Order: sequence, then C-alpha cells, then structure tokens
Amino acid sequence: MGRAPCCDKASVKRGPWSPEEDEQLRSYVQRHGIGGNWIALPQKAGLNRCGKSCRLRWLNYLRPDIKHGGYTEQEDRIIWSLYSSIGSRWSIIASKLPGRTDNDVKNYWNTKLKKKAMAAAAAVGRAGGGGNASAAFAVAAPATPPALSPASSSVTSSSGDVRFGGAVYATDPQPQAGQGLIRFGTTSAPRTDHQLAPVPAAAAQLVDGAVWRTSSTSDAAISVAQLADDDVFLAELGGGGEQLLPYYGDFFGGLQPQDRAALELSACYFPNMMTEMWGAAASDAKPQQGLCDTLT
DNA sequence: AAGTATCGCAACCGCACGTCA
DNA sequence: ATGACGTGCGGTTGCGATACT
Repeated sequence: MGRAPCCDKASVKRGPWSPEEDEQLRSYVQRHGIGGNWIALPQKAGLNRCGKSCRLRWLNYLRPDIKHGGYTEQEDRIIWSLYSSIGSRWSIIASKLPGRTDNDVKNYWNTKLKKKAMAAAAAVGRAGGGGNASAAFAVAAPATPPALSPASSSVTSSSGDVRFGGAVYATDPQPQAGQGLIRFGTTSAPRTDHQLAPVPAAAAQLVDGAVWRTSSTSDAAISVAQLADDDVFLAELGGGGEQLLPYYGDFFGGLQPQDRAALELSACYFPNMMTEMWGAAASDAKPQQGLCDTLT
C-alpha cells in the first residue's frame, strides 16, 4: 500500500501564488506562528493550498529575513567550497549563508555558479592541467616523502554535476608562506555539523613534514595572516579555526597552475564524498590503495 | 517586429527521516 | 517493534522574462 498523499491535489490550488495568498499566509504566520503543523495550517489560514506548498512558500519567499539575488563573491566562495566538500547538501550550505534558502542556493549553483566553475576549470586545463575539467585540480607529485600517487580530483557524478576536490599532496614549486592549504588544530572535537574531523597526529606530522603547515607554527600564522579575509571563510564556518580547515585556492580569481595544490586533504575526511569521487574516477587517477587510511 | 532559444527562478514531486502513539 | 504522520531535503519541471536571430 502506498503512502497517502499529504493533501488532495485535485482540490487544492497549485502553481504560482497570488499577492493575496501571500498576504494571507504572511499575516497568519505573523499572528499565530507556524504552530508546528504545516498540514493543518492552510485550513486555519483559509488558504486552499497544500501544507507543503505553504511551507515552501513561507520558507523560500515570504520569510522576513530572505535575501534574493545579489550574491557576493564571498558567498560564491562559501558555496563553492562547501559544495566541493559535501556535495549538494543545499540545506547545510544555505545554513551558512544568512538570508539564503536551500532552494535559492541550489538554483544559483545550477544556473550560474556551476558554469562559472566549469569555465574556470576548463581554463586551468588549457593552462596545462590536461585539457578537461577533471584535470583542473590534478595533483602534482609530492615534493617530499611519503611517495603518494598523483590523484585526479574531479569527477562527474551520476547526476552530471562536476565535483571538485580530492587529495593534493604537493605543489611545484613548494608553497610559500601565504599559500596555506590546510590549518590543523590539535585539540578540538570533531565538528559533526560540517563533517569535519580533527586531523590525526600522524597525518598532521606527515603533511607538515611535506608541504603544509600547522597552526602552531609561525608559518601558519604568516600564511593565515596573508590570506585575504574572504579566503579564510571556512575558519568562520568552522567556528573558531581549530578544526581542519580546507583552504581553497583563489578559484574565482583565476586559479594558476602552481596553485593547484590548494585542494584538499579534507577529502579523506569526507567519507561519502570519497566513495563517490574515487569510485567514479578513472582508474589511473585514483589514489593509491590505502591513501586515506594512511592519512586518517 | 516576430519568432525562437535560452535563462532564471518558483514551485512541485517523491523519497527519507524523525517522532510518536 | 511497527506503522502513521509530518517535515525536510534534493532533484526536476514549468513558465515567464530576456536575449538573440
């Protein structure tokens, strides 16, 4: 037996909301609140609409704190970064952008930001990354042991979206101060809301010994200090800067080939993403067996 | 000016999850 | 433990607006 529909679709109004309906819903919610039951709300508010439709209209359009359009570059970066890390978890991404809704962010990504990302990826590919999107963040060989295999870091998912990310272990030339990639904390508990995990000591030591810095070093201080304010947005999102903080290169400002290493050990800490990414990657692009085991 | 293509966004759909009796 | 129910979420669709020919 299938599940009963939430409302009788034949008898409720569908399609665009009229200004009168908007006002009816707005004034009802302002006077009585949502009341914890969207299904019952339309009847109480005198609306011939499905409760789900009312909820969507309120959350995505009528809420007083909603912002529409006019995305800033910082918001672009936040969306991009979180999409890279966690994929199309629009509600989580939207929760980091005050006044934005999941629907709005999703639409924005699908209509604008994705194309922007693709164009930038293609540009990097032409500049020497291999000529396709997946090469945009291809990985340079590690500068110091351990000898980790190069790994392609972008795949096309089953839905056709291109996801960027991946494990990057070195850069050529060696990154300078100001090119901080990941900042490590040593004491904080995992941030489950971001699926961030503290970096194990072994990984921190490994990476620090190779090309990265830890927050306890002066290099890191220099590095972070020299980043533009909006380059360290994940520190803001992370709520204090003591968690694992993936830092993404100046993607929208034009990623240079030498900056490709600005991605991302963090993939190893996002198991779901890793499964999809490496599962879909070409065999010659996959990291060596046990890579993430080594790091995590 | 008219027709067509493309874009952008609001809204819908169906599934998954959490809660509660 | 189970099923009903409400809610939240992500994917998709439909349509008006705009750009292009």
